[in-house]
Amino acid sequence: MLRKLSSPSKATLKHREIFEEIKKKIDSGEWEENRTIPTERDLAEYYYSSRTTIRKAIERLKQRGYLHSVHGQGTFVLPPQSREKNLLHSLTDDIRAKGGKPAQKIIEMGFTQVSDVIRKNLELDHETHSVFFIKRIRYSGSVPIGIHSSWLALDVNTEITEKELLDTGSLYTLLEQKLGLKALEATELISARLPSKQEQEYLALESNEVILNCSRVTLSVTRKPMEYVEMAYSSARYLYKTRITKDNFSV
Amino acid sequence: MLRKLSSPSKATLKHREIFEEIKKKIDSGEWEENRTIPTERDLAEYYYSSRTTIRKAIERLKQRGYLHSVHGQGTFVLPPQSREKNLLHSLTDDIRAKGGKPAQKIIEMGFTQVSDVIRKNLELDHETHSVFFIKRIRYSGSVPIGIHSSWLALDVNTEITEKELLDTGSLYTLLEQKLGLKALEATELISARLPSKQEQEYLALESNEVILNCSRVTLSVTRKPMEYVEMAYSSARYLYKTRITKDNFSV
DNA sequence: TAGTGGTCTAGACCACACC
DNA sequence: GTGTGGTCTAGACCACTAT
Repeated sequence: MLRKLSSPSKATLKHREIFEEIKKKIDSGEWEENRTIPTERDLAEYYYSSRTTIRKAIERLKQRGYLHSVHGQGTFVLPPQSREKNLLHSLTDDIRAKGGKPAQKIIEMGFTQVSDVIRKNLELDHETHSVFFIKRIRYSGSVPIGIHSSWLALDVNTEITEKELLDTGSLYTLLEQKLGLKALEATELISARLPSKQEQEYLALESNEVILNCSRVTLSVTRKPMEYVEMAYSSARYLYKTRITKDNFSV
Repeated sequence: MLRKLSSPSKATLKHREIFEEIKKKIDSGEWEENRTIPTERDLAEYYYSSRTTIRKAIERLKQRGYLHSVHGQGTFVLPPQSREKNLLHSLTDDIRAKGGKPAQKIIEMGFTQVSDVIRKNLELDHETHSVFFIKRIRYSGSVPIGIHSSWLALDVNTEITEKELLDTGSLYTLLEQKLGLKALEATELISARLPSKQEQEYLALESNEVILNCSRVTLSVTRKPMEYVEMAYSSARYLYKTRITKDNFSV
């Protein structure tokens, strides 16, 4: 089952294709954990490509905790618990991964005045006076997990409707599909604090629960801030998990 | 001022050298922000190297928020606030970066019984009954920031002394210098909770402050868990900051 | 000694941006 | 067009791990 070469157009990148195929073999269990995968030279031959391209695909899988190379020995499949993403967190995906059913209730939605905090975080000029605001409660099934307040640097003509958001489920998916806004990177600040009265109510907090607060500025592929979001989570129902890697260079 | 070639021994990797030199030019301001750096082809010629090697160095600097490339235009220097590390957080460095003087007080230190939580996190076998435990309060100047409780998978013969830790300042530096234990990656779980009586005392917490709790399992370069640490921070004096990037592939 | 991953080269062609 | 970064190749040599 040798790979056929795809046309050299932009649609499919070779290292990306190979990345996906290897990932599939690991996810499916065809390549078992703690065992070596074929050598880089063999893979290059198998996929009609060069070692450089194979190495690029493998490099990605290492970053994601799928593989691990030992000089002189080979490249090993890591156990599933290593496979953490430190990509942009999506609560929708998080809840699904834990077997829950993501749901949400929209509390508020529409254009609103720009405050100083928002202007600073979204790097707005002084001509911009309104941003799109969405406040919603996120649930896993019927259990409230957190409150998300998003401010989006949208043009005043481009409205998002409640129906669209509820149908799509994920705000990022909607922004990408409808407006072509793709997230590139984000900076997150995580802190802890006591809940407000409103938060206690919305999240049905027990008396000993506090708020895990995460505020994020998301940059689009053009490196303009596209979103500022404050996420207030119930400390008992949400954990922030992240995987930190030292890359090959800093060793 | 062309670069002389270093010997092809292991001591200096070419792309690493180039990475450092470019980083230096950006840090020093010689290459100004929002302006382009020389083209990859020019850099390759300048450093007597190939484009591939230059690209590897630039890739690293992009991951760290130093540079940003636009297809067809060039590679730009990003403003300093983009330059966040999502490497292993070192509180010593964090405090220094904010102009504080890192200090610490050791509360407890020595070998201790292995509990179930520790056994699980450090993946210890049933023959291992003791681990090295360090509990210390971390300060910026005289202000307490957090309490660190570390459990280290050390051999019973390899003791760490209080003096060594205080002299070195950073536990990671000490582990690397004394025992050759190098950290490769870590998984962190961040949560929020109310403080215990002891924490209130140690951290001199105000009544409205809570605890930002971070627990981390650190893997060494051999991918064995080398450390489990619980970090309890004053919510008013510590923020957890992280930068999340989508790499080129997932766009 | 044979086989592995790690580094590096010199070149090719493509896609994109600016003139 | 010309010049830029993005992808890919085919090969070389090195360093490490087994046997």
